[in-house]
Amino acid sequence: MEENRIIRSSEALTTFFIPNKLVHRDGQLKAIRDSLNPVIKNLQPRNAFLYGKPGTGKTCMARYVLEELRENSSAKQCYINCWEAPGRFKILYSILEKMGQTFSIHRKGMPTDELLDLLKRKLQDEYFILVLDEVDQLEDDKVLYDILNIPKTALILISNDPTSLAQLDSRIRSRLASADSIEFPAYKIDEIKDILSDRASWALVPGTIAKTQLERIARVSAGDARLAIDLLRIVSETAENQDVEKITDSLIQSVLPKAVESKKEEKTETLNPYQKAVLDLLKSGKVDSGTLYQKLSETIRKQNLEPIVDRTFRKYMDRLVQSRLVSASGTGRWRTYSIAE
DNA sequence: CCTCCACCGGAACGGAGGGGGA
DNA sequence: TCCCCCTCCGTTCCGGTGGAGG
Repeated sequence: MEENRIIRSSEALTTFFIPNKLVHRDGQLKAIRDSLNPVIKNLQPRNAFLYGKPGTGKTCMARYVLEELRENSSAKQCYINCWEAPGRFKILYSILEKMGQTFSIHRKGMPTDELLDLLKRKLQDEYFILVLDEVDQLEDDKVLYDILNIPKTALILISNDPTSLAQLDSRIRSRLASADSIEFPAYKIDEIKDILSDRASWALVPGTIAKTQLERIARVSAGDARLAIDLLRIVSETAENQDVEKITDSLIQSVLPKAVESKKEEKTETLNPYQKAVLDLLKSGKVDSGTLYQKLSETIRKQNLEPIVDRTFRKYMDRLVQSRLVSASGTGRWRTYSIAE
């Protein structure tokens, strides 16, 4: 078994890695601590809403504070990603599962309300911090109401969309009106560079990557720290596989554009042919819904695809917007679509 | 003010596919 | 293995909406 020459610890190049210090997020860190730290003194913690573009440290920061709290208080805590568990049943089920509840859910189909009772009983009278990540992907917001009604509980809601709270049911919105809103602006290139150099110091053998090379990666990441770290991972792994002693400029030169491209493709490869055709059609600029459907029908004929009805087209568009590949402007019938960003 | 038109989106349905239990 | 149930998906149906044009 040969020793790695570039990568010392690959774990530090993943999104699961929680660094033991967070770079350029002091304000946000203090704000989240202020919301939650009352539990240390056995006081009610406040709800918080973290919003900002992808890769701005929302998730990382929430997990960091949870970790910190685990050491300083006995409060129970749980992290759920709503994209993985979008419904009421699934969320409650995941919470129980992550808190160590073992039960056979399939037996006679357990009603959702029973899950809620189970959770209340499990929490007893203890404080509970629940992080709901990607809360804009939530399908049924009633579950928020359920959880807000559990005493001694605080929610940390995370979203890319600053208006997520405003879209909730009015009863839930009023309960969350007092939540602390914490904005996560995109990182500047220098800040990304600092984050990368911190990660590199954990993950890479010292001296294998130069400051100017980190800066180069930072520049193409457009303020998205997750993308930047991912690019650093791809570059490092390539260097490792090529069995070189250090990362060279020419390696970066050849790998970086391909890596950025493959990251973009990753997002679109789960799409069906119709949605890919829609993305293609939107490349020439924004189009209103009606003409887009007509153009798509034409493409379908040319490519000998099975025709789809207009309702199906609208469902496909919903999903494209939901996954943020396409942005929609205008409401109802006067909506136009364009490529996101 | 009324009707038409084009599009919106919820509800329900049926077929396909997956997973667990007998 | 078969069977049942659940979930997912595209489709059908249809009431709603608001500008255009009489």
